[in-house]
Amino acid sequence: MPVTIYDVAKKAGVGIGTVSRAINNSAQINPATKAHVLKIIKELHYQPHALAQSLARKKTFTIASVVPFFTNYFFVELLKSVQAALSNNNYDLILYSINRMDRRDTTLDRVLTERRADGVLIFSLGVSDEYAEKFIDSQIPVVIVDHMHPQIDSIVIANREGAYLATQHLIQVGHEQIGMIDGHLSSYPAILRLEGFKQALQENHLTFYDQWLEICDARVGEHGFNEAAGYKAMKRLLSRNSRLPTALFVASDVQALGVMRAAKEAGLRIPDDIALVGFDDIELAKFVGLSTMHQPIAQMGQMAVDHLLQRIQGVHHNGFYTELKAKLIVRESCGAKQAFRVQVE
Amino acid sequence: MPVTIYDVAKKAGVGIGTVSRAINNSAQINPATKAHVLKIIKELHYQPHALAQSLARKKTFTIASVVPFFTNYFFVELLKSVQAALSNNNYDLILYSINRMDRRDTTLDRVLTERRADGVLIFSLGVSDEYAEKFIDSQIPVVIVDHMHPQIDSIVIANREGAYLATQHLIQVGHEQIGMIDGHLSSYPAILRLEGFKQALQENHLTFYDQWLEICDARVGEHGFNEAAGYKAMKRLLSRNSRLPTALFVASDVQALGVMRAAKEAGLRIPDDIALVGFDDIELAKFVGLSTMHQPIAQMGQMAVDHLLQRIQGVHHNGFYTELKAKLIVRESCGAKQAFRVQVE
DNA sequence: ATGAAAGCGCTAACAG
DNA sequence: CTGTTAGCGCTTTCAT
Repeated sequence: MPVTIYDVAKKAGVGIGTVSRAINNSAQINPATKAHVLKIIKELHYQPHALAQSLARKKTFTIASVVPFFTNYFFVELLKSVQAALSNNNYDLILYSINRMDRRDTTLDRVLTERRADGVLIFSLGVSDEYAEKFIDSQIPVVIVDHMHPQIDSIVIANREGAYLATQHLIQVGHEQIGMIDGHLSSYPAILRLEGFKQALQENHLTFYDQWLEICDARVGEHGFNEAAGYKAMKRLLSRNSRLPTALFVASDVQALGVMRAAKEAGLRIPDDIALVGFDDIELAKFVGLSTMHQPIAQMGQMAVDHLLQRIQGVHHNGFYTELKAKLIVRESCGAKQAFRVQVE
Repeated sequence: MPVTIYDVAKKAGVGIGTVSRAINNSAQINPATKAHVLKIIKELHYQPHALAQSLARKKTFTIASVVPFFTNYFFVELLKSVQAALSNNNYDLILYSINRMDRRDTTLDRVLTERRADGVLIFSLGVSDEYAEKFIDSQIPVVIVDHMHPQIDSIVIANREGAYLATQHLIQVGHEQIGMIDGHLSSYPAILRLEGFKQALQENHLTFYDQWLEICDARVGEHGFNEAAGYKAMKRLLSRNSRLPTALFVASDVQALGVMRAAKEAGLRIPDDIALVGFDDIELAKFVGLSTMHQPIAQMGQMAVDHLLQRIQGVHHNGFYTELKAKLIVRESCGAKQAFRVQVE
């Protein structure tokens, strides 16, 4: 039987209110009695019961996060920064992971309904208008990360711009025949990255060839953002084109890894036969010399938490929507160094 | 103001007890009234308050997990399987991530004390006797994963045996001069893998050369299990040896990636100049053709959850300790195929 | 089968 | 400043 506030009160010879005041360093307590109570607390190894506190305070000091799968580098890094930021503010993190997309609504309902948390972080998940409504009704602060909804505070990477920049770089380096490997278009970033890609081509008066665009198969919940999908997509690209592009913008680094594997198998050299730019800047991008768009993931997590905590404290920016810029990292796979060398000579 | 059980009771014209019985499909309720109450519940969009339920039931349907960092592939995969298993059993997961090792005890105390959870999963963390004691006293079921304590139920990978097998393979393939790159010895698996390595050498009457053992620097909380540490360790190995080993057992795949990068920079070819076997079988091991020890991570997560849930239900195996076997996956980096080819010819 | 009442452990308003 | 009391929202006897 764990020790309760009553045990402490009795042993300290005070009322439970006083004990409560001692714990919550209330100003309304005599320093002497407070010290005494605290001493008894130590002796008894008393620890407040978080759930009881939450119930009485109507405040849980817990944030719920809804994450699809989270096997992926991006989520992990994000979760890590979120966890760090939360823990700095003495908030706990409860994880609702969505393994099957058909359970998404069930999970959202649960989050909405259980009221275990003071706020909700939704990662990379599209929220239907119906659920946006529900969240707004419920009054519980929500921020969506890596996706957006007009009615809900959202933080995203500037995907369109990032893709534009990546493609732009390929063009600057001298490429004119550029293809793209994208994630499945059920993914919001995949859509935007394709848009950015097309925009860059267009602005440079290059034509977009449909047969040079490969969309990865969407395995459950992952939108094709994995190595195997990239590999398969590249295989397809190779088999259905007699004339290949000289460069490829790949929507994510893990996919780019798959693309590299397929290219290698086909005897294609990177960047000589085919140049590559990825997106994400995972740790291994450096390892394989992959040029890519670096995303400020940690900053995104930190910002999401900051903003959510603000909202919980009642600060309400209307229609909060932030885009974080991705930054080009030039390594070997885009052939840039080679190209620059030519310029210099 | 959210709707409570009282609102439902009033509107349904019953007592709150009956409503409660309806929700918890108690047998002690007339099917007709139950149906009626359920209908009202639908109408009112009533949802039970999880915290209040937990407080009254003295049961939270939540598991606390204590994870160091979790940036690493191993944890992510593990957490994923844990999350899946938990969610199948309608348990929630609350995450206590340890970013700074000096906060470890604080975190454990919090877990112990807040009583938010019915059980605790501790990952890859050594538990001091003091805390083992505390956990046992607290009566709260705990299982340690990827580490062990004699007093606490533990599930680990058979690290010593895995390392032994990996080294054994290198030997079978013809290597006699074998070195090792290990994680920092503050890590339990790092210690065991070194032991297994030494044992294999010894049983084959090969000598262990101290200058061919590199221990990675332990950056905070990671025990050197990352790409950069592997890279640096390999650099050191190369710089301080004039005569190199012909093969290396590397304690983890991510480190092996770093080793490969350093080897490549030094103009060493794998496996021709130096053969490699890793440990973990991360997704990228396949990509780079790294031979490695595959760990049944998902199975480990599932088993941890199963066991913890059993304990929560009161089943108590005394001194539960399980080792899951790692399995050798032969790819290119160990030079095995080549060696086999030679044998065949 | 069902309503009333007594907690679960704590906070906060209310008197003093 | 401090003790008492009334909730927080629900489960669970205990009568009926």
